[in-house]
Amino acid sequence: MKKRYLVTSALPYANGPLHIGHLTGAYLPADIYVSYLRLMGKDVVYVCGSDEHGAAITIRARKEGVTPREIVDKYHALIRDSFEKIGIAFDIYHRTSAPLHHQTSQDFFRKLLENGQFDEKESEQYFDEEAQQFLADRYIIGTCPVCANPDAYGDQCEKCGSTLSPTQLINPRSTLSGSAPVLKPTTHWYLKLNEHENWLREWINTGKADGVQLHDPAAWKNHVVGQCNSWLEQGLQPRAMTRDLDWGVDVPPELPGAKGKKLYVWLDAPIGYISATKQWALDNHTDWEPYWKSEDTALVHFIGKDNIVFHCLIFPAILKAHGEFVLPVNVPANQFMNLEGDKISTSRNWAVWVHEYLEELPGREDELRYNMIKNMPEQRDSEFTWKGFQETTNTELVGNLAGFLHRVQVLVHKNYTGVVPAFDINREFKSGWDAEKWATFDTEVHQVHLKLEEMGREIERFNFREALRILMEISSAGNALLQFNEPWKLVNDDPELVKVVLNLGLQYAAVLSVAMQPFLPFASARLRSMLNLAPLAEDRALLDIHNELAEGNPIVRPNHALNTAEHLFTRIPDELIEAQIQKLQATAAAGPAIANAQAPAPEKTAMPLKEMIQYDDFAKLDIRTGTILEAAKVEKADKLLCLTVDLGFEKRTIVSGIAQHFSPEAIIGKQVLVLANLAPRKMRGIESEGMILMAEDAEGKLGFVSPESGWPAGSSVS
RNA sequence: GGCGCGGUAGCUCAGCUGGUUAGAGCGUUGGAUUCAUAAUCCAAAGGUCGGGAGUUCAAGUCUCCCCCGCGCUACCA
Repeated sequence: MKKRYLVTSALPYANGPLHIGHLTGAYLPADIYVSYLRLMGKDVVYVCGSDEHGAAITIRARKEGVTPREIVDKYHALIRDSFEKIGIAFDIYHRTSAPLHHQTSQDFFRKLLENGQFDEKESEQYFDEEAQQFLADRYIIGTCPVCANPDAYGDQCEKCGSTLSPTQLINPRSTLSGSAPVLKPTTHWYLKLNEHENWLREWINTGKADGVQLHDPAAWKNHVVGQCNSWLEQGLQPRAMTRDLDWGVDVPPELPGAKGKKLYVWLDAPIGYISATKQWALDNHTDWEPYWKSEDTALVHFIGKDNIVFHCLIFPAILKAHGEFVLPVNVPANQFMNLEGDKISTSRNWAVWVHEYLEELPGREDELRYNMIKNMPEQRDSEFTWKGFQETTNTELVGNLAGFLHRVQVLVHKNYTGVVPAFDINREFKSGWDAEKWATFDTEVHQVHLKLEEMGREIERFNFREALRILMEISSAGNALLQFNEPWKLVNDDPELVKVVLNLGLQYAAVLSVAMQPFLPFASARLRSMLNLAPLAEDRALLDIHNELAEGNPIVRPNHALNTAEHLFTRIPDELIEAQIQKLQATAAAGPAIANAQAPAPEKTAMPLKEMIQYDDFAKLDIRTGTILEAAKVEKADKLLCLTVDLGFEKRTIVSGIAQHFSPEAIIGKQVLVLANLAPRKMRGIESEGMILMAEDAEGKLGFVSPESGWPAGSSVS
């Protein structure tokens, strides 16, 4: 057992609101884990903050005609507010635009440089000559080579999700000026990731680094280890840690060539965990360093699966390269949550936004949390449906949990004027855990204790769904206890039985008020108040209960007076659910403009005209008519067809990236236009001797450009 | 195309290093009960564990092939 814990949740990117996928992926599991540790009296710090740098934010700012600062301020506030209202209890929610973070990141960068971790390398990057600046990947838009979406970004196509590099884009254009960018050399600092490959491989697979056992690899999730190994297999490459950008953390200015360069967001974001911890320590007049640099600290990163490689390979490499920092003991990445059968998508506005949920279903924070936990994508992608949300809320939270708590309190109010009854410790009654068995107060308390321990073990293993299920077993046992012993029938005939049963029922309620806190913090507080118990202090409450239960002691003492009982949860009516489903369908149909009401509708982007050329430029092209004689799929390539084209005077082999648009059989005999004097180029081992000219529509569909049918092959085109 | 992770009851998911009649919650059906918000409790039905072959005394659990989903990655002149 480690002495202290530092827990992080992925920094949300401050250019949009939070949705349920974020919540269930990286924030709820961490929040449960942390709450539990606090209740067990552990030394734990839970940090997070907004990730406020990077090109996507500056682009958004340009689009909306505001400054990047205004964008991040807006979303930082919105996100922080959503977290707070849904009960995610960070020790600090920081932001990467804070001066402390800039300074921390720069110091980190200097240290890496000092340790010889960087290579300076020159590369060709797109440069906008009108705007006189290098273009970040995100600043370049072009046609996606995968799905032909005409508005793919230089790093990613949002339509098909492919990861791209700017040079892969067809017809790249700058979002700054609309002009076609040119390649120009620029210098960047590259982290020598390749030199870290070997120890990372050992560390991931055995948990050992430098011969020291740091964690148990069997405790890591399959998909996490699997994806890391998938990367390690392919070999790690040096990775640029700086960018030509104007919004971010400056490369330490004393370095030659630092001008105009910023740290790569993916470098500065995880360092945000460190600066957040520093700020927390300042605020609390304590030392941050033990939480990052001491062997007996357990560092745990909660993230979504899209972040695995960064948190399991690149950031650990950075931490180790620095030399003073601990490595994470686990990175319990979750998979993705789907919504009503489809992927959650910001651009298609297929999402449930947390801030909207909070407004539209006020007071139902825990209902959402419960469903998010119950359907948490721990081992595979999972599914959220509004119908399922309603069903589990009404049956499990309202029926089972709130039902039990209410009936036990009502019975105590009715029979003992709301005062916890004293009872005979030796009195036997029917066990709520097994209808066949007789029990005493002690044996039943022991059962609950076992359940609590079981629940804790599951939380420590990041099995939050299972932990939640065990929590609910306590409630079910409470219901069964009442059911089997029927106190409402026996108040007069067997008052001693009723006393012990209702007392025990109240003990269950008290235990639940603590044990449910990590999952259902709002309901926990409401229940504590109904039971007239003090609000839960920061720490130890669960540990104390463990100790009491281990001794067979009651949690609430006889003669303790309860407050008024109310329903802990209320049913969700059909109308509410139907309204949400309709809203989802409607906004999705309306497109992204609604989710971001302030954002202007995206202007229709006609492909901007390229730079003016002279006739001579055109005359260089030798375009001929041709006929496709043969066509076949290229082995081991999804998008390539290998064509034999008859140009009349000769036959050419041409490789063309149209396999996803046309089947080989369908295009044999097709008349086409061929760029015949293009320098040959090898693709997938086949020499391509020309290029087929294709037309492309707004949707990215491709079509052949053909002469009139029957036109002789080899004719020139001008 | 390569790599990784998944494919288990109507639905959502557990099943660790192979070992008795494959589990849970919800849903369904039948019964009990009425203190409790159309609540609760009990019971039952329901699965050839994606398909096929193999290893083994024994496979959901190991090996190989194939199919499907998700993710990463290559090919795009």
